Amino acid sequence: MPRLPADTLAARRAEILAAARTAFAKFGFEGATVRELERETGRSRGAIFHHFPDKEALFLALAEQDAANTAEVVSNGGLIAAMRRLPNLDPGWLGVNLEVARRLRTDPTFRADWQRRIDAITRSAQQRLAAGQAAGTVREDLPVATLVTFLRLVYDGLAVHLAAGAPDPDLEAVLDLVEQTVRKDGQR
Amino acid sequence: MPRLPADTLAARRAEILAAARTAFAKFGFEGATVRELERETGRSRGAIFHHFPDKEALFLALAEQDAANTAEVVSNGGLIAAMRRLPNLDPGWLGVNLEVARRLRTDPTFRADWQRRIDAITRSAQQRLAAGQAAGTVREDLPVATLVTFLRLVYDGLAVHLAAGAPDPDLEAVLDLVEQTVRKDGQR
Amino acid sequence: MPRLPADTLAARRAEILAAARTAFAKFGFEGATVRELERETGRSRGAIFHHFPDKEALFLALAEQDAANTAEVVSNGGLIAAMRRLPNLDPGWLGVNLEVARRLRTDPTFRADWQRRIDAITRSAQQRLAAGQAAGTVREDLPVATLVTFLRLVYDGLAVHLAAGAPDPDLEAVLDLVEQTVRKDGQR
Amino acid sequence: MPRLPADTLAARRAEILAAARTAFAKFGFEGATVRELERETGRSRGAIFHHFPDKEALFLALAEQDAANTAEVVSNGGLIAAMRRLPNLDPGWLGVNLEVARRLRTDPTFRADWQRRIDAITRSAQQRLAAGQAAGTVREDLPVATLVTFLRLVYDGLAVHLAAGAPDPDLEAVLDLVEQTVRKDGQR
DNA sequence: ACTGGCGGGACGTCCCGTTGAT
DNA sequence: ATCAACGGGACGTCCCGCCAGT
Repeated sequence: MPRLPADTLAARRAEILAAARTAFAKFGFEGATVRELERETGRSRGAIFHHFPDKEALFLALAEQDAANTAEVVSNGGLIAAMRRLPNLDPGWLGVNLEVARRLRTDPTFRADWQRRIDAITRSAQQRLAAGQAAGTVREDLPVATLVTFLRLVYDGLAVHLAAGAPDPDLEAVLDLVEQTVRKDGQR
Repeated sequence: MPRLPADTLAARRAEILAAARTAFAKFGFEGATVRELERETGRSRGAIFHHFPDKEALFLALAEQDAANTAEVVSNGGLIAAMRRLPNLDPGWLGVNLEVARRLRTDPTFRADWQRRIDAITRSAQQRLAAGQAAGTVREDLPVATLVTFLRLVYDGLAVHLAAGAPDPDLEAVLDLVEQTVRKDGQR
Repeated sequence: MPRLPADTLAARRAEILAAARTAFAKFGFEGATVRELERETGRSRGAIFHHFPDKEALFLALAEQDAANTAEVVSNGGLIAAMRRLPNLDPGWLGVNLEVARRLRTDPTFRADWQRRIDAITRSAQQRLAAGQAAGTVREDLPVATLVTFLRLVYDGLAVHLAAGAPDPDLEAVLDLVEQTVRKDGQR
Repeated sequence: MPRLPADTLAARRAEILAAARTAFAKFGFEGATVRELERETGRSRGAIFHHFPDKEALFLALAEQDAANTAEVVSNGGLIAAMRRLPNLDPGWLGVNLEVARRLRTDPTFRADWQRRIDAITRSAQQRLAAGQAAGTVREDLPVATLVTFLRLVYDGLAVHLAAGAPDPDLEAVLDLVEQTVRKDGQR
């Protein structure tokens, strides 16, 4: 095939990404064999690796999509909003998230790159909380850094729970508890 | 063949397990090749597979050790005590536990087996909290189930954070915050 | 499509051939990937395969160029003149000719085709030597066939040496020796 | 299978080497696919790469065998004796020889390693010729270095010819000519 | 005339687990 | 109980050539 219009190409790329997400979520990075990627994308090795230099690049592209999404939600609605969104997400998204965490451990290059994204999200959350303190909605007896760390802990824990497939009936109540914990007027 | 006394045999098994833990922590499940396990254990392929049917069994045996340890700590000191213990553990191994999470999603057999361990820990935590409520140290405006879910979320989130290698200076403050959140007289 | 004038087309073909020669010389036949040929020719996959059915054809076309050149040199100046020319050629390409030797062993079709070219060179050399005998400059105690075989052996040996990159300071002296060996009045 | 006696292992290794020689001779280094090596050796990938770290090592082991053989023949009987031996050799031997020459070009590491062997053979040939000069059987009007270069050229040329499968009826006569060329009393 | 997306098939490597031999 | 020789499969990569499209 010849030079295709840019949007067609982008669509093709997106298709492959979506299918790869499913595969990575189901089997993990190592477990998602190229053969499996072929099956899931419906395209050949040649096609896949025409669009991405290798499996790693495919994975990183997915991780970046996720990070960007999360960053936007956090920036718009804060970390708790991001938590409330988690259960409604494509379970594949969570699985890939899990894979990211796993790879952070063993791949220092990836870790360095990833840290920038985490930092961006953290900063964004801090700004929101500081603004909340100024507006009198967020408790002021603790530094925002501590509150953000707390929220990130809960966020990641929730992501793991959902990724592991645990259906949590208490979820709403727990998120309410978390929210109260950071509010100024959190009642008991 | 020189059937060894049962305790020697158990010791051998334990040696292999310990070495395997190191290897898994360093390289992850898939990254810890059998060759690496040989190097780390100082024993040959045959010896390893004599004591464990396959790599997976080795991994699960380790995961079970962990689950048992955690269960004991939770039973003695509660989930928050378990959290305070986490930073002292090998972060590499904490990361490996993420492999468990993925397996939970995709392997129903494993999930059923593992759920029993989680349930045990959950139940134990619930009992402690209920006792706390009776003793007037734990808030009573929320069901213990909600509190336990909350604590488990934080626990898992903390494990992920530590596994990812993020050194968190706020950690103590955050754990204090978590503790206050479940206490009856949590001050602001 | 804009069918180009025949000479433009031939020039394009020649360009590709020249670039391919460079690539083959640098990396050998198998080492010169089509991607590398693209890079070196500055043309796309499609363009290359538009002019040549496959990589093999490209290679053989180059080999035939060489054979023709050599045939002409031999015809004009004899095998020893051809030897004296060898050091000025691209050693890389000389090495690639070793690929021809292997192909000769294992591909009977190719061998039959190639033999014609060798025969032409051999015949031409024989004629020159016979003429030399008639003129009294070439020794007559041995049949020309033997002398030609001798010279071809040295020629090929020299090609291998140069291809292997051995810079031989003795070269001139050796070629003088070879020349004396076939001359009538070869002095000691 | 367990630890085998050393000689059994050596025999196994030798079997693999012999079969690999055939494959390399027929298809060249790159052309001798691992699948082909499996077929020819009658052993599995696992077995082959248990004895040799990779294809390269297998090839180098063969090349070293050849170099050692040649070195011994040259050391005992000189380069011309080595030439006379060439036509009687396993054609595979020659094919591998050809592959060595091809790889000298593109692999500098291999080249450096190989040069030592060539030097050893060259030195050995020089000593023989010097001794011949002292004994009055080798011509003294040319330095031994030149004579050795000459002989090596012919040797390599002959190897290529035979490897290419050219049946040379003149061979004996040519070798006689070569021998006369280096003898003191070479008659015309 | 030329492009490049793509198929699909090996490639060499390596890995896990079996098994016969100590 | 332990060892290592081995089978055999699958891995990610990459390569060549086709052909639909410009």
